[in-house]
Amino acid sequence: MFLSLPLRHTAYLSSLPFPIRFISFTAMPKARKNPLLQNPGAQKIETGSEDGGVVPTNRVRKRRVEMIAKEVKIESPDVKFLRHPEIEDFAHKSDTAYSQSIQPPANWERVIEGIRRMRSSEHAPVDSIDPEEGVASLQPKERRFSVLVGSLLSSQTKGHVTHEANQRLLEKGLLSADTMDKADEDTIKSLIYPVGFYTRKAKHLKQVAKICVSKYEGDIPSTVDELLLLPGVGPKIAHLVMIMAWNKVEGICVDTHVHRVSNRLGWVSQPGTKQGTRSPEETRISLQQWLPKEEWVSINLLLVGFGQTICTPLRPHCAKCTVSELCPSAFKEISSSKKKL
DNA sequence: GTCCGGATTC
DNA sequence: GAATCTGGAC
Repeated sequence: MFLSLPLRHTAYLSSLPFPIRFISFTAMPKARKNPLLQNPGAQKIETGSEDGGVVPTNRVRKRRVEMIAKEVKIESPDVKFLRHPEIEDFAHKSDTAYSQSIQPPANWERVIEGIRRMRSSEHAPVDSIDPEEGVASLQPKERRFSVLVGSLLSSQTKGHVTHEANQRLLEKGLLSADTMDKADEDTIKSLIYPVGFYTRKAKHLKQVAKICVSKYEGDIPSTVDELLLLPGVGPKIAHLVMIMAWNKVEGICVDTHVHRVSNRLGWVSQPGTKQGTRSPEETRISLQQWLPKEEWVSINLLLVGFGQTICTPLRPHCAKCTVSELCPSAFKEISSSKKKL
């Protein structure tokens, strides 16, 4: 018997006589293989939530799997942890760092308070979009589906463009898994134009709708792990949908703004080093290790708006920033040629 | 790493 | 002309 445990709070147990081979840490990028897909006979077992959403050590993971195995009467399970090569090193260092204790960065509360004040005085593009507009009349199932659709459309796309595309889908009655499943792909494509990557997204929307109809009775998946199995859904979208659609906080929604700003502030690092994180996923793990869970939802909008208006990718407006004295990166990016972080 | 992608900004 | 837009798949 072969057991494995993904990063988050779900363990999968094969009911088949042969071992399941899959990569654990389904919340990590690219590690998307899941026994529920590879082995239709696999059994899914909930193990409860992680402690504060931090990365548990392998020892903790192994104990959980063994406890589950005992409950379902499997003697001496062979517990292995297979990691995606890309995150092997990072995950190992994360485990080590977690077993020590992560100290929050100095003055982080003052920084958040300062950013909050800047955000209330200066309007950001993200503030002018009401994701609930027009969908309030929808049934819960359709409202959740529309959240998923809107999130899928949002990548590399301005907020208002995403919003308008979603409104067009709403007018055509396509914001339900059932109708989206039946809709013509070219129709969807023309309705969502000009959102970024519209050809791929139209294809993904059709595929997602079909999965929602066939496996979730027209609803959307309710766990991070299962959301990650949907085509076009990665970590950023999965965590956003968990918060917006299910009102559950299982992780921080880290997009390009949260990633960039967190690194400039020196809030995140590769475990055991002073180097910044290399991907939004690394940033998510690093942030979750010290940021109190009460802040996990609000930090996204806070840093997105801040990143759109002041802490911009190119030529950040450090002179207008009231927390520049607390920022290790303030005034350090040369406006001419080479970019630093 | 490259591709998807038109609109917008500098 | 280059970079970016609340990324993800290959």
